[in-house]
Amino acid sequence: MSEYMDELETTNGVDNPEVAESEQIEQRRAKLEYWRSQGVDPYGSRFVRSHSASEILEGFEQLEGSDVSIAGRVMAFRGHGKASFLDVHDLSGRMQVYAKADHLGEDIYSQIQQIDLGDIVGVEGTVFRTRRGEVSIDVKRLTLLTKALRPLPDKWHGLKDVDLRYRQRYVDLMVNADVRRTFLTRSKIVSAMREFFTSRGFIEVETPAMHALPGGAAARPFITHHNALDMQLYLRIATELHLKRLIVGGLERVYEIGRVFRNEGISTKHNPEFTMVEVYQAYADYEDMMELTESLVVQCALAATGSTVVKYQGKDVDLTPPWPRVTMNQVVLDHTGVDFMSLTDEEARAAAARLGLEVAKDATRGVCLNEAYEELVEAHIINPTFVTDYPIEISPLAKRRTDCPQLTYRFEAVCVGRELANAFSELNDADDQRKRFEAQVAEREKGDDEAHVMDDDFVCALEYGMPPTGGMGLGVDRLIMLLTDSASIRDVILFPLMRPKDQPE
RNA sequence: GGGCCGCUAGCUCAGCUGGUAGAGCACCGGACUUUUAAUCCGGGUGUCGCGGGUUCGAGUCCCGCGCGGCUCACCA
Repeated sequence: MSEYMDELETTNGVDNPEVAESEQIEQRRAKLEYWRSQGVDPYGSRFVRSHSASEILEGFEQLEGSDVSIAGRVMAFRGHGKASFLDVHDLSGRMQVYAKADHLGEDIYSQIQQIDLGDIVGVEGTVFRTRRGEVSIDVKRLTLLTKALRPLPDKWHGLKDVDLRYRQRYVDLMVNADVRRTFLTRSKIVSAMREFFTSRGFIEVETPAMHALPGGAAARPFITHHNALDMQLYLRIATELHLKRLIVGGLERVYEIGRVFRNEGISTKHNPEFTMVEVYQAYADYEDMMELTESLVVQCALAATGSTVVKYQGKDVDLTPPWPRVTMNQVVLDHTGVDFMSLTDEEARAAAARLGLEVAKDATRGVCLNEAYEELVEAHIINPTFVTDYPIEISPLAKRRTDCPQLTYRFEAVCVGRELANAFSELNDADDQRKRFEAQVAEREKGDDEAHVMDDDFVCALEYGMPPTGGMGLGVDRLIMLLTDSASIRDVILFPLMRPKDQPE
Protein backbone atom coordinates (compact mmCIF):
# COMPACT_ATOMS: atom_id res chain seq x y z
CA MET A 1 0.00 0.00 0.00
CA SER A 2 1.38 3.38 -0.97
CA GLU A 3 1.84 6.26 1.42
CA TYR A 4 -0.91 8.01 -0.47
CA MET A 5 -3.31 5.23 0.41
CA ASP A 6 -2.16 5.25 4.01
CA GLU A 7 -3.33 8.79 4.27
CA LEU A 8 -6.77 7.81 3.07
CA GLU A 9 -7.15 5.03 5.57
CA THR A 10 -9.80 5.47 8.19
CA THR A 11 -11.31 3.14 10.70
CA ASN A 12 -14.85 4.15 9.81
CA GLY A 13 -16.07 3.74 13.35
CA VAL A 14 -14.87 0.19 13.81
CA ASP A 15 -12.61 -0.50 16.75
CA ASN A 16 -9.07 0.56 16.16
CA PRO A 17 -7.01 -2.65 16.19
CA GLU A 18 -4.19 -0.87 18.01
CA VAL A 19 -6.40 -0.33 21.01
CA ALA A 20 -6.61 -3.22 23.45
CA GLU A 21 -9.35 -5.56 22.35
CA SER A 22 -12.39 -6.23 24.38
CA GLU A 23 -12.47 -9.19 26.68
CA GLN A 24 -14.92 -11.02 24.45
CA ILE A 25 -12.66 -10.71 21.43
CA GLU A 26 -9.71 -11.97 23.44
CA GLN A 27 -11.76 -14.97 24.52
CA ARG A 28 -12.69 -15.70 20.95
CA ARG A 29 -9.09 -15.41 19.83
CA ALA A 30 -8.22 -17.97 22.48
CA LYS A 31 -10.80 -20.26 20.85
CA LEU A 32 -8.90 -19.92 17.57
CA GLU A 33 -5.92 -21.51 19.27
CA TYR A 34 -8.16 -24.13 20.85
CA TRP A 35 -9.44 -25.22 17.44
CA ARG A 36 -5.96 -25.24 15.96
CA SER A 37 -4.76 -27.37 18.88
CA GLN A 38 -7.57 -29.77 18.03
CA GLY A 39 -6.32 -30.00 14.46
CA VAL A 40 -9.27 -27.99 13.15
CA ASP A 41 -8.72 -25.17 10.64
CA PRO A 42 -10.88 -22.36 12.04
CA TYR A 43 -11.15 -20.92 8.52
CA GLY A 44 -12.16 -24.06 6.71
CA SER A 45 -12.83 -24.84 3.07
CA ARG A 46 -15.73 -25.75 0.87
CA PHE A 47 -18.67 -27.55 2.35
CA VAL A 48 -21.31 -29.33 0.31
CA ARG A 49 -24.85 -28.61 1.43
CA SER A 50 -27.64 -30.99 0.57
CA HIS A 51 -30.42 -28.61 1.55
CA SER A 52 -31.23 -25.14 2.74
CA ALA A 53 -32.94 -24.66 6.09
CA SER A 54 -36.27 -23.85 4.50
CA GLU A 55 -36.08 -26.84 2.17
CA ILE A 56 -35.83 -29.11 5.19
CA LEU A 57 -38.74 -27.41 6.93
CA GLU A 58 -40.90 -27.59 3.83
CA GLY A 59 -39.86 -31.11 2.86
CA PHE A 60 -39.97 -32.62 6.34
CA GLU A 61 -42.52 -35.32 5.49
CA GLN A 62 -40.15 -36.77 2.88
CA LEU A 63 -36.92 -36.03 4.72
CA GLU A 64 -37.72 -37.31 8.19
CA GLY A 65 -35.14 -39.90 9.17
CA SER A 66 -32.79 -39.18 6.30
CA ASP A 67 -29.38 -37.54 6.43
CA VAL A 68 -28.89 -33.95 5.30
CA SER A 69 -26.21 -31.30 5.43
CA ILE A 70 -26.65 -27.58 5.92
CA ALA A 71 -24.36 -24.66 6.63
CA GLY A 72 -24.86 -21.31 8.25
CA ARG A 73 -24.19 -19.00 11.15
CA VAL A 74 -24.84 -20.09 14.74
CA MET A 75 -27.31 -17.53 16.10
CA ALA A 76 -28.37 -19.21 19.37
CA PHE A 77 -27.04 -21.90 21.66
CA ARG A 78 -29.09 -23.61 24.36
CA GLY A 79 -27.04 -26.05 26.44
CA HIS A 80 -28.66 -28.62 28.70
CA GLY A 81 -25.71 -30.52 30.06
CA LYS A 82 -25.35 -33.61 27.91
CA ALA A 83 -27.56 -32.23 25.15
CA SER A 84 -27.53 -28.87 23.36
CA PHE A 85 -29.55 -26.98 20.80
CA LEU A 86 -28.07 -24.62 18.22
CA ASP A 87 -29.94 -22.34 15.86
CA VAL A 88 -28.15 -22.25 12.53
CA HIS A 89 -29.25 -19.54 10.09
CA ASP A 90 -28.73 -19.58 6.36
CA LEU A 91 -30.22 -17.21 3.80
CA SER A 92 -33.42 -19.27 3.62
CA GLY A 93 -34.10 -19.23 7.34
CA ARG A 94 -33.40 -20.98 10.62
CA MET A 95 -32.75 -24.63 11.40
CA GLN A 96 -32.46 -26.10 14.87
CA VAL A 97 -29.57 -28.46 15.40
CA TYR A 98 -29.65 -31.00 18.24
CA ALA A 99 -26.37 -32.22 19.67
CA LYS A 100 -26.51 -35.17 22.06
CA ALA A 101 -23.49 -36.50 23.91
CA ASP A 102 -24.72 -40.10 23.64
CA HIS A 103 -24.83 -39.83 19.87
CA LEU A 104 -21.56 -37.99 19.43
CA GLY A 105 -19.26 -39.23 22.16
CA GLU A 106 -17.94 -37.09 25.01
CA ASP A 107 -14.94 -35.73 23.09
CA ILE A 108 -16.85 -34.49 20.08
CA TYR A 109 -19.65 -33.21 22.27
CA SER A 110 -17.31 -31.17 24.42
CA GLN A 111 -15.74 -29.75 21.27
CA ILE A 112 -19.14 -28.54 20.11
CA GLN A 113 -19.52 -26.74 23.44
CA GLN A 114 -16.68 -24.49 22.27
CA ILE A 115 -18.73 -23.07 19.40
CA ASP A 116 -19.48 -19.37 19.87
CA LEU A 117 -22.48 -17.41 18.67
CA GLY A 118 -21.64 -16.03 15.27
CA ASP A 119 -19.42 -18.93 14.21
CA ILE A 120 -20.19 -20.38 10.79
CA VAL A 121 -20.61 -24.14 10.79
CA GLY A 122 -21.46 -27.06 8.55
CA VAL A 123 -23.89 -29.56 9.99
CA GLU A 124 -24.43 -33.16 8.91
CA GLY A 125 -27.09 -35.25 10.60
CA THR A 126 -30.53 -36.79 10.60
CA VAL A 127 -33.80 -34.93 10.20
CA PHE A 128 -36.25 -35.46 13.07
CA ARG A 129 -38.90 -33.64 15.04
CA THR A 130 -38.41 -32.82 18.70
CA ARG A 131 -40.89 -33.49 21.47
CA ARG A 132 -41.96 -29.87 21.20
CA GLY A 133 -42.62 -30.38 17.50
CA GLU A 134 -39.71 -28.50 16.01
CA VAL A 135 -38.08 -29.87 12.87
CA SER A 136 -34.41 -30.33 13.75
CA ILE A 137 -31.21 -32.04 12.70
CA ASP A 138 -29.73 -34.60 15.08
CA VAL A 139 -26.12 -33.75 14.35
CA LYS A 140 -23.62 -36.49 13.57
CA ARG A 141 -20.83 -34.20 12.54
CA LEU A 142 -20.43 -30.49 13.08
CA THR A 143 -17.64 -28.68 11.23
CA LEU A 144 -16.38 -25.25 12.15
CA LEU A 145 -16.15 -23.42 8.82
CA THR A 146 -15.35 -19.92 10.03
CA LYS A 147 -14.54 -18.61 13.49
CA ALA A 148 -16.19 -15.32 14.42
CA LEU A 149 -13.95 -13.06 16.48
CA ARG A 150 -16.57 -10.48 17.32
CA PRO A 151 -19.71 -11.07 19.38
CA LEU A 152 -23.16 -10.66 17.87
CA PRO A 153 -25.52 -7.89 18.94
CA ASP A 154 -28.26 -8.57 21.47
CA LYS A 155 -30.21 -11.61 20.34
CA TRP A 156 -33.53 -10.08 21.29
CA HIS A 157 -33.16 -6.37 20.51
CA GLY A 158 -30.79 -6.85 17.60
CA LEU A 159 -28.81 -3.92 16.22
CA LYS A 160 -30.86 -0.75 16.51
CA ASP A 161 -28.31 2.06 16.43
CA VAL A 162 -29.06 3.56 13.02
CA ASP A 163 -25.52 4.81 12.61
CA LEU A 164 -24.03 1.38 13.23
CA ARG A 165 -26.65 -0.30 11.07
CA TYR A 166 -25.58 1.74 8.04
CA ARG A 167 -21.86 1.64 8.76
CA GLN A 168 -21.82 -2.07 9.53
CA ARG A 169 -24.55 -3.24 7.21
CA TYR A 170 -23.10 -6.75 7.37
CA VAL A 171 -24.12 -6.95 11.01
CA ASP A 172 -27.49 -5.37 10.27
CA LEU A 173 -28.13 -8.03 7.63
CA MET A 174 -27.09 -10.81 9.99
CA VAL A 175 -29.46 -9.96 12.77
CA ASN A 176 -32.35 -8.00 11.26
CA ALA A 177 -34.59 -10.18 9.12
CA ASP A 178 -36.66 -7.27 7.85
CA VAL A 179 -33.51 -5.63 6.48
CA ARG A 180 -32.63 -8.81 4.62
CA ARG A 181 -36.18 -8.94 3.29
CA THR A 182 -36.02 -5.36 2.01
CA PHE A 183 -32.88 -6.00 0.01
CA LEU A 184 -34.15 -9.30 -1.34
CA THR A 185 -37.25 -7.42 -2.48
CA ARG A 186 -35.04 -4.79 -4.06
CA SER A 187 -33.38 -7.50 -6.10
CA LYS A 188 -36.75 -8.87 -7.19
CA ILE A 189 -37.91 -5.42 -8.28
CA VAL A 190 -34.81 -4.81 -10.39
CA SER A 191 -35.16 -8.26 -11.96
CA ALA A 192 -38.80 -7.51 -12.74
CA MET A 193 -37.71 -4.33 -14.49
CA ARG A 194 -35.26 -6.16 -16.68
CA GLU A 195 -37.87 -8.78 -17.56
CA PHE A 196 -40.36 -6.05 -18.35
CA PHE A 197 -38.05 -4.23 -20.73
CA THR A 198 -36.79 -7.42 -22.34
CA SER A 199 -40.35 -8.58 -22.97
CA ARG A 200 -41.02 -5.31 -24.78
CA GLY A 201 -38.01 -5.58 -27.05
CA PHE A 202 -35.70 -3.15 -25.22
CA ILE A 203 -31.98 -3.79 -25.02
CA GLU A 204 -29.98 -3.02 -21.91
CA VAL A 205 -26.98 -0.80 -22.52
CA GLU A 206 -24.19 0.73 -20.48
CA THR A 207 -23.08 4.29 -21.11
CA PRO A 208 -20.17 6.15 -19.51
CA ALA A 209 -20.34 7.10 -15.85
CA MET A 210 -17.49 9.56 -16.35
CA HIS A 211 -18.47 12.49 -18.52
CA ALA A 212 -16.42 15.25 -20.02
CA LEU A 213 -19.57 17.39 -19.78
CA PRO A 214 -22.25 16.84 -17.17
CA GLY A 215 -25.72 16.86 -18.71
CA GLY A 216 -29.20 15.44 -18.96
CA ALA A 217 -30.45 16.87 -15.68
CA ALA A 218 -30.33 20.00 -13.59
CA ALA A 219 -27.92 19.09 -10.83
CA ARG A 220 -24.45 19.83 -9.55
CA PRO A 221 -21.93 17.13 -10.47
CA PHE A 222 -19.04 15.52 -8.67
CA ILE A 223 -15.76 16.48 -10.28
CA THR A 224 -12.84 14.11 -10.70
CA HIS A 225 -9.65 13.97 -12.67
CA HIS A 226 -7.99 11.57 -15.06
CA ASN A 227 -4.25 11.60 -14.54
CA ALA A 228 -2.95 10.18 -17.83
CA LEU A 229 -5.15 12.46 -19.92
CA ASP A 230 -4.76 15.31 -17.41
CA MET A 231 -8.42 15.96 -17.84
CA GLN A 232 -11.27 17.07 -15.65
CA LEU A 233 -14.16 14.64 -15.61
CA TYR A 234 -17.61 14.64 -14.07
CA LEU A 235 -19.50 11.72 -12.61
CA ARG A 236 -22.71 11.50 -14.56
CA ILE A 237 -25.86 13.19 -13.25
CA ALA A 238 -28.06 11.37 -15.80
CA THR A 239 -27.79 8.85 -18.61
CA GLU A 240 -30.15 10.71 -20.93
CA LEU A 241 -27.90 12.30 -23.50
CA HIS A 242 -25.91 9.15 -24.23
CA LEU A 243 -29.03 7.01 -24.47
CA LYS A 244 -30.54 9.38 -26.99
CA ARG A 245 -27.32 9.21 -29.03
CA LEU A 246 -27.99 5.46 -29.19
CA ILE A 247 -31.48 6.15 -30.54
CA VAL A 248 -29.84 8.31 -33.19
CA GLY A 249 -27.59 5.36 -33.94
CA GLY A 250 -30.58 3.15 -34.59
CA LEU A 251 -30.79 1.00 -31.47
CA GLU A 252 -34.51 1.97 -31.34
CA ARG A 253 -35.34 0.69 -27.83
CA VAL A 254 -32.75 1.05 -25.09
CA TYR A 255 -32.69 1.24 -21.34
CA GLU A 256 -30.03 1.58 -18.67
CA ILE A 257 -30.32 0.84 -14.99
CA GLY A 258 -27.48 3.00 -13.84
CA ARG A 259 -25.93 4.71 -10.88
CA VAL A 260 -25.98 8.49 -11.12
CA PHE A 261 -24.25 10.97 -8.85
CA ARG A 262 -25.48 14.36 -7.71
CA ASN A 263 -23.42 16.62 -5.53
CA GLU A 264 -26.26 17.84 -3.39
CA GLY A 265 -27.70 17.51 0.07
CA ILE A 266 -28.36 14.26 1.85
CA SER A 267 -31.79 13.55 3.29
CA THR A 268 -34.26 10.74 3.81
CA LYS A 269 -35.05 11.07 0.09
CA HIS A 270 -31.60 11.88 -1.31
CA ASN A 271 -28.38 9.89 -1.43
CA PRO A 272 -25.47 11.38 -3.40
CA GLU A 273 -25.34 8.26 -5.56
CA PHE A 274 -28.56 6.60 -6.52
CA THR A 275 -29.95 4.32 -9.17
CA MET A 276 -32.01 5.55 -12.03
CA VAL A 277 -33.56 3.67 -14.89
CA GLU A 278 -33.91 5.55 -18.13
CA VAL A 279 -35.68 4.14 -21.17
CA TYR A 280 -36.00 5.46 -24.72
CA GLN A 281 -38.33 4.16 -27.41
CA ALA A 282 -38.10 5.32 -31.00
CA TYR A 283 -41.33 6.22 -32.83
CA ALA A 284 -43.14 6.62 -29.49
CA ASP A 285 -44.27 9.68 -27.58
CA TYR A 286 -44.92 10.71 -24.00
CA GLU A 287 -48.36 9.10 -23.99
CA ASP A 288 -46.73 5.79 -24.82
CA MET A 289 -44.40 6.50 -21.90
CA MET A 290 -47.41 6.88 -19.59
CA GLU A 291 -48.61 3.42 -20.48
CA LEU A 292 -45.08 2.08 -20.16
CA THR A 293 -44.61 3.70 -16.75
CA GLU A 294 -47.89 2.35 -15.39
CA SER A 295 -47.15 -1.14 -16.63
CA LEU A 296 -43.58 -1.09 -15.34
CA VAL A 297 -44.61 0.03 -11.87
CA VAL A 298 -47.39 -2.55 -11.73
CA GLN A 299 -45.00 -5.32 -12.71
CA CYS A 300 -42.56 -4.20 -10.02
CA ALA A 301 -45.32 -3.96 -7.42
CA LEU A 302 -46.51 -7.46 -8.22
CA ALA A 303 -42.95 -8.77 -7.97
CA ALA A 304 -42.44 -7.04 -4.62
CA THR A 305 -45.80 -7.44 -2.91
CA GLY A 306 -48.09 -9.50 -5.13
CA SER A 307 -50.56 -6.65 -5.22
CA THR A 308 -51.12 -3.37 -7.02
CA VAL A 309 -52.38 -1.76 -3.84
CA VAL A 310 -49.59 -1.02 -1.39
CA LYS A 311 -49.41 0.60 2.01
CA TYR A 312 -46.82 3.33 2.35
CA GLN A 313 -46.19 4.83 5.79
CA GLY A 314 -49.78 4.21 6.81
CA LYS A 315 -51.32 5.42 3.55
CA ASP A 316 -53.03 3.14 1.06
CA VAL A 317 -51.69 3.71 -2.44
CA ASP A 318 -53.53 2.23 -5.41
CA LEU A 319 -51.16 1.69 -8.31
CA THR A 320 -53.79 0.09 -10.54
CA PRO A 321 -53.77 1.63 -14.03
CA PRO A 322 -54.84 3.76 -15.68
CA TRP A 323 -53.50 6.62 -13.56
CA PRO A 324 -55.32 9.93 -13.75
CA ARG A 325 -53.81 12.61 -15.99
CA VAL A 326 -53.97 16.28 -15.22
CA THR A 327 -52.10 19.24 -16.64
CA MET A 328 -49.82 21.14 -14.30
CA ASN A 329 -51.84 24.30 -14.89
CA GLN A 330 -55.11 22.56 -14.06
CA VAL A 331 -53.86 20.93 -10.87
CA VAL A 332 -52.38 24.22 -9.70
CA LEU A 333 -55.67 25.96 -10.56
CA ASP A 334 -57.55 23.33 -8.55
CA HIS A 335 -55.33 23.81 -5.50
CA THR A 336 -54.73 27.56 -5.58
CA GLY A 337 -57.47 29.09 -7.74
CA VAL A 338 -54.82 30.71 -9.92
CA ASP A 339 -54.91 30.07 -13.68
CA PHE A 340 -51.28 30.85 -14.41
CA MET A 341 -51.48 30.10 -18.11
CA SER A 342 -54.01 32.92 -18.57
CA LEU A 343 -51.65 35.47 -17.02
CA THR A 344 -48.77 37.55 -18.32
CA ASP A 345 -45.32 37.04 -16.82
CA GLU A 346 -45.80 40.09 -14.63
CA GLU A 347 -49.25 38.98 -13.45
CA ALA A 348 -47.86 35.52 -12.77
CA ARG A 349 -45.13 36.93 -10.53
CA ALA A 350 -47.72 38.92 -8.59
CA ALA A 351 -49.93 35.85 -8.26
CA ALA A 352 -46.96 33.80 -7.04
CA ALA A 353 -46.17 36.46 -4.45
CA ARG A 354 -49.79 36.38 -3.23
CA LEU A 355 -49.42 32.62 -2.79
CA GLY A 356 -46.40 33.25 -0.58
CA LEU A 357 -43.85 32.05 -3.13
CA GLU A 358 -40.48 33.61 -3.69
CA VAL A 359 -39.69 33.95 -7.37
CA ALA A 360 -36.97 35.84 -9.21
CA LYS A 361 -37.73 39.31 -10.52
CA ASP A 362 -37.51 38.10 -14.10
CA ALA A 363 -39.33 34.81 -13.51
CA THR A 364 -41.56 33.84 -16.38
CA ARG A 365 -45.13 32.59 -16.17
CA GLY A 366 -43.91 29.03 -16.65
CA VAL A 367 -41.36 29.30 -13.85
CA CYS A 368 -44.04 30.71 -11.52
CA LEU A 369 -46.44 27.92 -12.44
CA ASN A 370 -43.80 25.28 -11.75
CA GLU A 371 -42.90 26.94 -8.46
CA ALA A 372 -46.53 26.93 -7.36
CA TYR A 373 -46.87 23.30 -8.38
CA GLU A 374 -43.76 22.14 -6.55
CA GLU A 375 -44.35 24.17 -3.41
CA LEU A 376 -48.09 23.91 -2.99
CA VAL A 377 -49.41 20.95 -4.90
CA GLU A 378 -47.00 18.06 -5.40
CA ALA A 379 -46.90 16.98 -1.76
CA HIS A 380 -50.67 16.50 -1.72
CA ILE A 381 -50.81 13.99 -4.55
CA ILE A 382 -50.91 10.54 -2.96
CA ASN A 383 -52.21 8.10 -5.56
CA PRO A 384 -50.12 7.90 -8.70
CA THR A 385 -50.97 10.71 -11.08
CA PHE A 386 -49.54 11.97 -14.35
CA VAL A 387 -48.95 15.69 -14.16
CA THR A 388 -48.51 16.87 -17.75
CA ASP A 389 -47.65 19.86 -19.91
CA TYR A 390 -44.55 21.21 -18.15
CA PRO A 391 -43.39 24.72 -19.01
CA ILE A 392 -40.71 24.85 -21.66
CA GLU A 393 -38.28 26.94 -19.56
CA ILE A 394 -37.73 24.07 -17.14
CA SER A 395 -37.79 21.36 -19.81
CA PRO A 396 -34.80 21.96 -22.09
CA LEU A 397 -34.79 18.44 -23.53
CA ALA A 398 -38.53 17.99 -24.14
CA LYS A 399 -40.46 18.54 -27.35
CA ARG A 400 -42.46 21.72 -27.61
CA ARG A 401 -46.24 21.37 -27.80
CA THR A 402 -47.55 22.33 -31.21
CA ASP A 403 -50.79 23.66 -29.69
CA CYS A 404 -49.02 25.74 -27.02
CA PRO A 405 -45.35 26.49 -27.63
CA GLN A 406 -44.80 27.58 -24.03
CA LEU A 407 -45.47 24.04 -22.82
CA THR A 408 -43.93 20.66 -23.57
CA TYR A 409 -45.05 17.10 -24.13
CA ARG A 410 -43.78 16.15 -20.73
CA PHE A 411 -45.15 14.52 -17.61
CA GLU A 412 -44.04 13.51 -14.18
CA ALA A 413 -45.62 10.55 -12.44
CA VAL A 414 -46.26 11.65 -8.88
CA CYS A 415 -47.01 9.36 -5.96
CA VAL A 416 -47.04 9.85 -2.17
CA GLY A 417 -46.17 13.48 -2.78
CA ARG A 418 -43.00 12.78 -4.71
CA GLU A 419 -41.81 12.54 -8.23
CA LEU A 420 -41.62 8.90 -9.22
CA ALA A 421 -40.89 9.24 -12.92
CA ASN A 422 -40.22 11.98 -15.44
CA ALA A 423 -40.86 11.56 -19.16
CA PHE A 424 -41.37 13.38 -22.38
CA SER A 425 -41.59 13.27 -26.08
CA GLU A 426 -37.92 13.89 -26.75
CA LEU A 427 -36.87 17.07 -28.45
CA ASN A 428 -35.36 15.99 -31.78
CA ASP A 429 -35.16 19.38 -33.54
CA ALA A 430 -31.41 20.04 -33.47
CA ASP A 431 -31.76 23.79 -33.98
CA ASP A 432 -34.33 24.09 -31.21
CA GLN A 433 -32.10 21.97 -28.95
CA ARG A 434 -29.18 24.30 -29.55
CA LYS A 435 -31.34 27.31 -28.66
CA ARG A 436 -32.54 25.57 -25.51
CA PHE A 437 -28.96 24.88 -24.47
CA GLU A 438 -28.09 28.49 -25.17
CA ALA A 439 -30.92 29.60 -22.91
CA GLN A 440 -29.58 27.24 -20.23
CA VAL A 441 -26.09 28.64 -20.64
CA ALA A 442 -27.56 32.11 -20.13
CA GLU A 443 -29.20 30.92 -16.91
CA ARG A 444 -25.90 29.44 -15.83
CA GLU A 445 -24.17 32.75 -16.47
CA LYS A 446 -26.78 34.40 -14.26
CA GLY A 447 -25.64 32.12 -11.47
CA ASP A 448 -27.76 28.99 -11.78
CA ASP A 449 -25.03 26.40 -11.40
CA GLU A 450 -27.51 23.62 -12.07
CA ALA A 451 -28.44 24.83 -15.54
CA HIS A 452 -27.24 22.78 -18.49
CA VAL A 453 -24.01 23.39 -20.32
CA MET A 454 -23.79 23.41 -24.11
CA ASP A 455 -23.26 19.91 -25.48
CA ASP A 456 -22.24 20.40 -29.10
CA ASP A 457 -21.80 16.71 -29.77
CA PHE A 458 -25.32 15.99 -28.62
CA VAL A 459 -26.67 18.66 -30.96
CA CYS A 460 -24.51 17.17 -33.69
CA ALA A 461 -26.11 13.79 -33.05
CA LEU A 462 -29.56 15.34 -33.42
CA GLU A 463 -28.44 16.91 -36.68
CA TYR A 464 -27.95 13.40 -38.04
CA GLY A 465 -31.62 12.82 -37.19
CA MET A 466 -33.21 11.22 -34.16
CA PRO A 467 -36.56 9.60 -34.83
CA PRO A 468 -39.52 10.84 -32.81
CA THR A 469 -38.84 9.24 -29.44
CA GLY A 470 -40.51 8.82 -26.07
CA GLY A 471 -38.22 8.73 -23.05
CA MET A 472 -38.73 8.14 -19.36
CA GLY A 473 -36.58 8.18 -16.25
CA LEU A 474 -37.52 6.67 -12.92
CA GLY A 475 -35.78 6.78 -9.54
CA VAL A 476 -35.28 3.14 -8.70
CA ASP A 477 -34.52 3.75 -5.02
CA ARG A 478 -37.67 5.79 -4.57
CA LEU A 479 -39.79 3.14 -6.25
CA ILE A 480 -38.24 0.56 -3.94
CA MET A 481 -38.98 2.77 -0.94
CA LEU A 482 -42.62 2.86 -2.01
CA LEU A 483 -42.85 -0.89 -2.57
CA THR A 484 -41.01 -1.86 0.63
CA ASP A 485 -42.68 0.77 2.82
CA SER A 486 -39.30 2.30 3.68
CA ALA A 487 -39.27 5.79 5.19
CA SER A 488 -35.67 6.57 4.29
CA ILE A 489 -33.72 6.06 1.08
CA ARG A 490 -30.92 4.75 3.29
CA ASP A 491 -33.09 1.78 4.14
CA VAL A 492 -33.05 0.67 0.50
CA ILE A 493 -29.37 1.40 -0.26
CA LEU A 494 -27.02 -1.22 1.15
CA PHE A 495 -24.19 1.17 1.90
CA PRO A 496 -25.48 4.75 2.04
CA LEU A 497 -22.85 7.48 2.09
CA MET A 498 -21.69 8.24 5.63
CA ARG A 499 -19.03 10.51 7.00
CA PRO A 500 -16.09 8.53 8.34
CA LYS A 501 -16.51 8.24 12.07
CA ASP A 502 -12.85 8.91 12.89
CA GLN A 503 -10.82 11.35 10.89
CA PRO A 504 -7.27 10.07 10.27
CA GLU A 505 -5.05 12.30 12.39
C1' G B 1 -26.54 25.66 6.76
C1' G B 2 -30.67 26.47 11.07
C1' G B 3 -33.57 24.06 15.05
C1' C B 4 -34.49 19.84 18.20
C1' C B 5 -32.74 15.09 20.01
C1' G B 6 -29.00 11.39 20.81
C1' C B 7 -23.82 9.31 21.86
C1' U B 8 -22.89 5.24 29.12
C1' A B 9 -20.31 -2.53 28.96
C1' G B 10 -20.06 -6.49 22.79
C1' C B 11 -25.75 -5.20 22.03
C1' U B 12 -30.43 -2.79 24.03
C1' C B 13 -31.02 0.75 27.63
C1' A B 14 -31.37 3.11 33.12
C1' G B 15 -28.47 6.71 35.86
C1' C B 16 -33.28 12.10 40.12
C1' U B 17 -31.57 18.27 42.02
C1' G B 18 -23.12 17.07 41.06
C1' G B 19 -20.93 12.58 45.78
C1' U B 20 -16.79 5.75 44.39
C1' A B 21 -21.16 3.73 37.25
C1' G B 22 -26.24 0.00 36.88
C1' A B 23 -29.92 -3.71 34.54
C1' G B 24 -31.29 -7.34 30.68
C1' C B 25 -29.08 -10.08 26.84
C1' A B 26 -24.11 -11.48 25.47
C1' C B 27 -19.64 -13.18 28.08
C1' C B 28 -16.77 -16.23 32.15
C1' G B 29 -17.21 -20.43 36.08
C1' G B 30 -20.67 -24.33 37.91
C1' A B 31 -25.44 -27.55 37.49
C1' C B 32 -28.75 -29.60 33.93
C1' U B 33 -29.81 -35.58 28.15
C1' U B 34 -35.90 -32.77 23.58
C1' U B 35 -34.87 -26.92 24.57
C1' U B 36 -36.36 -22.64 21.90
C1' A B 37 -35.84 -15.03 24.69
C1' A B 38 -34.24 -22.63 28.08
C1' U B 39 -33.69 -22.63 33.45
C1' C B 40 -30.87 -22.38 38.23
C1' C B 41 -26.26 -20.69 41.24
C1' G B 42 -21.91 -17.40 41.17
C1' G B 43 -18.97 -13.38 38.54
C1' G B 44 -19.48 -6.55 36.08
C1' U B 45 -16.07 -7.13 31.89
C1' G B 46 -16.44 0.54 31.21
C1' U B 47 -11.49 6.07 27.65
C1' C B 48 -19.73 7.50 30.27
C1' G B 49 -18.19 10.34 21.84
C1' C B 50 -13.59 13.90 22.07
C1' G B 51 -11.26 18.38 24.25
C1' G B 52 -11.43 22.35 27.62
C1' G B 53 -13.82 24.87 31.93
C1' U B 54 -16.52 25.42 36.81
C1' U B 55 -16.14 22.57 41.44
C1' C B 56 -13.27 19.64 47.20
C1' G B 57 -15.67 16.33 43.61
C1' A B 58 -18.52 16.02 36.73
C1' G B 59 -21.77 10.50 33.17
C1' U B 60 -24.55 14.72 35.36
C1' C B 61 -23.40 21.86 35.00
C1' C B 62 -20.88 25.44 31.14
C1' C B 63 -18.04 26.15 26.35
C1' G B 64 -16.01 24.11 21.90
C1' C B 65 -15.60 20.01 18.54
C1' G B 66 -16.96 15.15 16.23
C1' C B 67 -20.57 11.59 14.46
C1' G B 68 -25.63 10.31 13.87
C1' G B 69 -31.20 10.82 13.77
C1' C B 70 -35.53 13.87 12.88
C1' U B 71 -36.96 18.44 10.84
C1' C B 72 -36.68 23.12 8.08
C1' A B 73 -33.85 25.17 4.14
C1' C B 74 -31.57 23.32 -0.29
C1' C B 75 -32.54 19.71 -4.14
C1' A B 76 -36.19 17.98 -11.51
